[in-house]
Amino acid sequence: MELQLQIKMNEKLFVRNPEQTELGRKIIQFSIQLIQENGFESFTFKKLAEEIGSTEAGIYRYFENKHRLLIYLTAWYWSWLEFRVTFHLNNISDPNIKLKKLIQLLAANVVDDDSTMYVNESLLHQIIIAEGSKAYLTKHVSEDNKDRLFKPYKDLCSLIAGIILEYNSNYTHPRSLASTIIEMAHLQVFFMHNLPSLTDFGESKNEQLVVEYIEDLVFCSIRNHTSRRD
Amino acid sequence: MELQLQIKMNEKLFVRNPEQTELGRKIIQFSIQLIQENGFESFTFKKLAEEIGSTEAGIYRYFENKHRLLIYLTAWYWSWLEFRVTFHLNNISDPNIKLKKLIQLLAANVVDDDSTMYVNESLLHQIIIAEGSKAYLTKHVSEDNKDRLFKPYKDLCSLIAGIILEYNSNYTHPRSLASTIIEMAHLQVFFMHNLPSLTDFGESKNEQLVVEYIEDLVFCSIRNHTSRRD
DNA sequence: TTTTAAATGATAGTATTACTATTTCATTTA
DNA sequence: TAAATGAAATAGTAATACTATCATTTAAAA
Repeated sequence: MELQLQIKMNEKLFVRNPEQTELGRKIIQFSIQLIQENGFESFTFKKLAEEIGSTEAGIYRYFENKHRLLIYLTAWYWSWLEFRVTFHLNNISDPNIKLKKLIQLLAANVVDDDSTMYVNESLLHQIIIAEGSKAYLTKHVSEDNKDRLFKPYKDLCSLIAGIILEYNSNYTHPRSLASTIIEMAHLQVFFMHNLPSLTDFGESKNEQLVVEYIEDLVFCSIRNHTSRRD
Repeated sequence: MELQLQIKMNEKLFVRNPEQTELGRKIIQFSIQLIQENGFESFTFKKLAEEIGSTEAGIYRYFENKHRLLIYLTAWYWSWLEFRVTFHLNNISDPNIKLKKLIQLLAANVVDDDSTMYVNESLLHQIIIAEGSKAYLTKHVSEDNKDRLFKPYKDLCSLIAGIILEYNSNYTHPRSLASTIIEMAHLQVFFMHNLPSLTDFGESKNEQLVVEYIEDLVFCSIRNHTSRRD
């Protein structure tokens, strides 16, 4: 059985839907490659066009600018991850196991899963770690948010918050804890590789240690939690 | 008594020390204002020069490029914050109180403290929240790190990690928890104001709720912690 | 099969950004 | 008073971030 995963993307994320044409798919494929290799700052539509064998103007027919393309990629990633999480958590009732699987899915390295041929999920995961927060750290977050560009991120966050409440319905900050889990799963991996003294994982470069740290943080917090204030 | 706080900055952060000349201090003062107002992306040396009444080339004599200026500002902020933390925690022995004061200093709004006339600490704090992570989220983190540009951040992290161990010497991830506290103190505030559904603080826009969340997270975690794994 | 529309490619052009080189002017020091 | 040093202005260049036009290819509809 070979299934093709199609993620329905918000229309406002693009000028023309890149999934529907050969050039569009190439834009996604090669932008992931280029951003991962050289970073978002040095990434330009000119370089991308050269890589693809198209023109700058050609790329602009699909995306308003490179920042919109980054938002598209992050939105795609969060949608894909939510699907993955839902899939892996299917039929599991124990919220304890759910949360552990979830943290694993967030912090562990991603293997390109061939569910889409033009998206390399492993590279995309690395982009999210290093560039993901630049999607919302702008002066126009609020407008972008009104256009629902961050909906996939918020949906994933809600999903996680729900599981936290399943585990302990008295927990007072399910959504903040959910966004903390997501962000820390990425940031601690980034720190481990690039600014290791900000972590306790030294030079081990082992994502599994990040998983353990976050599990520890999360479970200590929600296990011992009652609604009282101390 | 009127004291002038002078922070000794790493020489590699600048081309010429901005603290020592009138133009240099204006660069710091007005870059903080401009970045806070319009965001780091739209900030250029040209605009800054116009604001100051100098020229683009004049700014380049102080800073290699705008990213270096951002690193300078963040380094200054972390140094200032470490001083502030050390000052406020002086003579307190109870690590419980220390941690609470610390979280308060990190997440609560900053009031411009007039310790330096050309740095508006309140605006700078807002810059750190929205732009701070862009200082290290680059392809050249590792080289910048070798030049010790992030030392002030790492020093603050160490300081916090030390207090965590004072509280509970069995805690296994003091440094990761320290960087988590720092980052979340900022990110949850950013989310609260711009993507509120990622938090539990809704439209309250009250930094004190972020303080409570982080306190809760931290103390639950280090209070109940023994070195065993579950 | 023809018609028509959509998508692409090629070319050119503009405004802004990021940065450099050169010269001028002022100040210090010998 | 001359030489050396440093600050600032001027004038550039190369790259970036776009936009516009038009010819051509490709795909869908009649």
